[in-house]
Amino acid sequence: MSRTKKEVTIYDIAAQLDVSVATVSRALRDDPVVSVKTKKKVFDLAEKYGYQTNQFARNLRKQQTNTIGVIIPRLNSYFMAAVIAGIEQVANQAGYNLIISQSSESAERESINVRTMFNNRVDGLLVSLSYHTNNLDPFEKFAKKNIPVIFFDRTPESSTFTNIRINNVQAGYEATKHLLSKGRRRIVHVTVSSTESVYRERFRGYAQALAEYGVPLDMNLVYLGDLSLEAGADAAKFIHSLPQKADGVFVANDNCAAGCVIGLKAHGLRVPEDIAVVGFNDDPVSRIVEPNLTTVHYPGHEMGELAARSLINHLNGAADIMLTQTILLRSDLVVRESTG
Amino acid sequence: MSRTKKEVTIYDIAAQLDVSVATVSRALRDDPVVSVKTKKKVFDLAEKYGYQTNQFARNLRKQQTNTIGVIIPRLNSYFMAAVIAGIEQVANQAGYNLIISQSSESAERESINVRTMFNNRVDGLLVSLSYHTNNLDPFEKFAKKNIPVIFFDRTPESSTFTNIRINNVQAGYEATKHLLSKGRRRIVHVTVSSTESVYRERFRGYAQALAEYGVPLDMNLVYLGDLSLEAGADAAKFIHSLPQKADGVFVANDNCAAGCVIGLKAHGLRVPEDIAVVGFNDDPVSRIVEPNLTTVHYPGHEMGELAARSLINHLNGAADIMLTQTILLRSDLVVRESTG
DNA sequence: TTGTATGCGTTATCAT
DNA sequence: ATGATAACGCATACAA
Repeated sequence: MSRTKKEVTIYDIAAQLDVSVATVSRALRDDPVVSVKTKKKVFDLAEKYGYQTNQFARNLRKQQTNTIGVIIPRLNSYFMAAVIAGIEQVANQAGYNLIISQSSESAERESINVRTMFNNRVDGLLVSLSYHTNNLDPFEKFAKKNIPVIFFDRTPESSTFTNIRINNVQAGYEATKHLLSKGRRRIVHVTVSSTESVYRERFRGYAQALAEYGVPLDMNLVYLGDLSLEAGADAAKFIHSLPQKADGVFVANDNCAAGCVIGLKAHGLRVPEDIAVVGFNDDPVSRIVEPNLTTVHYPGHEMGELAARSLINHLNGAADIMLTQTILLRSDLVVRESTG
Repeated sequence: MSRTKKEVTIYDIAAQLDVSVATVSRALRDDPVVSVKTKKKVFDLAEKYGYQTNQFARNLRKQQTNTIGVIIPRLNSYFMAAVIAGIEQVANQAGYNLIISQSSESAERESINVRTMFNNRVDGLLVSLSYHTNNLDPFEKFAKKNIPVIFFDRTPESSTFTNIRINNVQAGYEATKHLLSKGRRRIVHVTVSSTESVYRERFRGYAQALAEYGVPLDMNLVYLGDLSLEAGADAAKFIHSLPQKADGVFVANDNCAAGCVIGLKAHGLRVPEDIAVVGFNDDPVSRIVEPNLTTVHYPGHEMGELAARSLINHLNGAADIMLTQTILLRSDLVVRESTG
């Protein structure tokens, strides 16, 4: 339990070398003001002693924590895991630590998490919003103290914070247009009732594509759930019960789309012959469900890397992220069997 | 970029209340030695000022970091995400931070990660080993300094560290026995060539069950891959090419099992009529692939909670985890359509 | 180029 | 029950 063994400090090195701790401190950080000779001596001895800088002393002194806070809705999708992996990679490499917490899609828990992060004095925050976040007040404390906040993927509709995301309107538009191009005209949209912009934008894209093809938007064809596997099954039931048969579905995520495909088949509908299905995310399940899902692919790992890199560059003063309003990543429609 | 606004410290409170910082410090930590009256005054003012203890000063002083290191092979399975979520929940609640890093199934990267954790002076380590870890030397530094290390799920074959896992021999035994009880006799086992014990134990269980039914172990029926979706497809090809038809498969994880089922079907084999399949993990894909997979369920979230809780209790001195060699969690066979 | 001295915010020891 | 003060290890303003 005890952490007794004494650590070696710059004092030890200074004493051994008969120089001041200031010199050692400077040498260790490669301060150009220190002579090459002294630096070498210091480095060598530090190496020999296995010296490690004490981050806490340094943080205390510098008034910053070298820690990045990450708040996500849930760590339960392949996509989110990929994003986190990307963040982790960049942060680790840059010597930053990560505090990760989950809002579980609750605006309230999100708000608590934000406060915790604040109290932990994170240097910056990376956030993907919950379904139900309807105001950004909790983040204002960060803004007031000039602590950078970057939203990724699930970004707010409008704010002064930096966003990293894809063009969800366009992605939704392309997904729907693909169905239309296959001759489908009664297209159901399965999504979530969310205050958060991502799903609203996908819906907008859906509506735009319909409009372009002269298909009137019918809100009776929009099914709201929580986008879970089970919600997909419910959506299938809904579709099956429709008085006028639908011939296409655009589901706002793959998990739910997979549940929907399975449900549709259970109801005796053939995919894609009777009804074509498009998902979103290019989750591995899209290649397991039969038929494989046509879906929108976008780069989770890269998004994570980019978010972390942007934040860290900003913290290092290498770039001012606050000047950047939005970074858009590209997304692609991947066509598979579920749309024939 | 600047973090200018001055934080309120115990000095501010002390000055305002005309008591010493020592008293404030004690009061804030609810030290029984401080009078109730003083305590109340301190609490109230701290509340009013929005005082937050500076963790770095505290860490510096107490020589501990309040940080737990987590090393996992990959954040790419539902199971692992669940474990992490469990760890995060407990750690966050106990005021511990998490540093998470991934070994990507490489013993070398794992070793580097261990060193990084050590240099970051984590208070304790939670580890799930890579496929290829064949010695525990990197962890010896921790042992030497009495920094607790707990292995979970992918635990070492034998060591003095604490392990949290399921009985993989038994789980493998039950999975295989289930196939045998369905009358299957030529049972393929798909697993990974790993130095790490989990998969070897599952194999042992497989062998045990066969022995119990008087079925000779045939190493030609053991297929080695990396347990990915693609490896599942390869395994299916292997099974299809078998001179003597197999009638059962036990795959060491669900992802791979799903790939295998799809591959088998592509080769014209009916599941479960021609060949029954059992997976492992109860991953969501097990309920998406058709037919749904019979699989071994075990509690990832609980495992994460338990690992974190054990570590933190140990750190708090509430329990000495080092006395505990192994904690076994229960696992259950979930029977679904893939075994008829 | 190097050294001196001080502060960062807590906790712990020793007095009172 | 409370106070004074010395660490904890590092970074920096200022001096030399």
